[in-house]
Amino acid sequence: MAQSCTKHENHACVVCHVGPRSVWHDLDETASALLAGGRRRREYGSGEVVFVQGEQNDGVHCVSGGTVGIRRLDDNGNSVLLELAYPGDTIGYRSFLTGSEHKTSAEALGPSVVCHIDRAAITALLAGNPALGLRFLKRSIGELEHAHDMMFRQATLSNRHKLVHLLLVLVQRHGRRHSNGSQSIDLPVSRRDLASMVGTRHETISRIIGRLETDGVAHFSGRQVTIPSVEALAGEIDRLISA
Amino acid sequence: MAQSCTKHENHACVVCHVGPRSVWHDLDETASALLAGGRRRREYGSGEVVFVQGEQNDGVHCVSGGTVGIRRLDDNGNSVLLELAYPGDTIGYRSFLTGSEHKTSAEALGPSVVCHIDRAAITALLAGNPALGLRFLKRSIGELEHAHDMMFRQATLSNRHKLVHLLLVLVQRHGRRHSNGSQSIDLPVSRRDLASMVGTRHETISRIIGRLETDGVAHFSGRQVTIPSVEALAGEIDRLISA
DNA sequence: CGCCAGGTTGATTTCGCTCAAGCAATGTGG
DNA sequence: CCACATTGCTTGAGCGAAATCAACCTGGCG
Repeated sequence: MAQSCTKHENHACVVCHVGPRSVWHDLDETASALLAGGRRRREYGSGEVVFVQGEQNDGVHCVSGGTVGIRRLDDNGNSVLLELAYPGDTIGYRSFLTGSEHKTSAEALGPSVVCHIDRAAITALLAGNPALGLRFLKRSIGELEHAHDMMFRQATLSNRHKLVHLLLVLVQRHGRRHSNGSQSIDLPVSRRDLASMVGTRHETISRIIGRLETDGVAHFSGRQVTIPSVEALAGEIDRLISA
Repeated sequence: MAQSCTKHENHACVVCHVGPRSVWHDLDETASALLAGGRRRREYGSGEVVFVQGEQNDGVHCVSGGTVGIRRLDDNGNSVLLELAYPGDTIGYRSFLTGSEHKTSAEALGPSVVCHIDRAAITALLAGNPALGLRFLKRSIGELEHAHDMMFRQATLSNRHKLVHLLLVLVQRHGRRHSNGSQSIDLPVSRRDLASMVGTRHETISRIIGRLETDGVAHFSGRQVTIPSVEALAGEIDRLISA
């Protein structure tokens, strides 16, 4: 579990520097100084927007606490939550590196802390640290693998299986283990967003949730989900793979 | 349109060096020599595999002629065609850079020419040319944007609209303009693969094709597609966006 | 208190999946 | 050259799933 830095408000954000997920860890002194100078920390309330699709890029952001949703919109009001970013993740780096406007929006899905690193600082950092570019490359490749997995699932799994898979992913990051072996999640997203992630309508998500309830594999109450046996839930998908 | 290098069989592959799509263009002399030494050209017949999912990576490949399909498989025999690679595209670089086994398979979708660049050569090239890493980064980012677009469409468009969109993409690269304004495509893929790209079953693709025929917006005959008016076809999707 | 956003539920229709049959093109071995 | 299998595609019937449209509920919140 990555550490939030809400306890270090007065200090430099540790997560962005040393978090193993972060591209910024393990920089030399001059680079660290450069980073410290160009970074500005800010707290976001639930629903607050970090950057907006279409807006011109003005540097990158690094999540240091909370959860940030990356969303794509179209002119018809359709909204798809493409991915979730957690402490240590750098976001908005794609439009920075390609010098284009933001292709997605980012918003805090709960109280969050996000640092902004300005254009000049990163440009200087990249010029002085070739390794930094490679780390961005690895991160980008990781996201690409993730997207390919997603595309594959979208094409092969049923809606129910896709929702189950999503729950299994969320439980890893947001799950609280209970004494009796069950786990609970505080969903960071609305039903509509769940629906967009599964690729269906929110009414359908409601109904699938109903079926999961009657099957006893998950219990939903608002954004609270309790899963009696994560193994049983995972079995729904593994069965497909091993069958 | 990118040039195939089938006419330069005895020479070094030009596309890989100077193609604007290629990450290898515009290298200095020593780098070019390094590249020339580590590269081996090979022709592939239709259906021949370039590399196989699960196999250990042994360098990268650069498409220099034809079309190569990037495919993901699972244990149940499900197959999804994730993307198409064209002359100038470098493939298999992700597993190379992350030092892992191939996460996808690549196969020639028609007579193709693909160069292989061995491990040692790229490692040396990357070490000596920081710019090369950045080019891989940009390419990776481009693929990621593409994957996000795909995810968005999968979640918002109907199967018919997804197929129409796919046809519009294919016509750009494979289309032959006819004198009366219509365009023809030689589809590089089977109906099953079309289905996997749209995220549905091949029977459904057959039926959608039937409807496109009766609506007169496209005519299918085997892998030959004729589109009387690409604009009319594009209108099916634009209507959604502007509506 | 009324309003509103988010969520659930219901009724209806459309759509897509499954299973199954049929068909054309291709290849193969006798 | 033919019988035969194979592969890729199409078509049909039946059924289950999901989209749509609509009503309604619930918990904030001005």
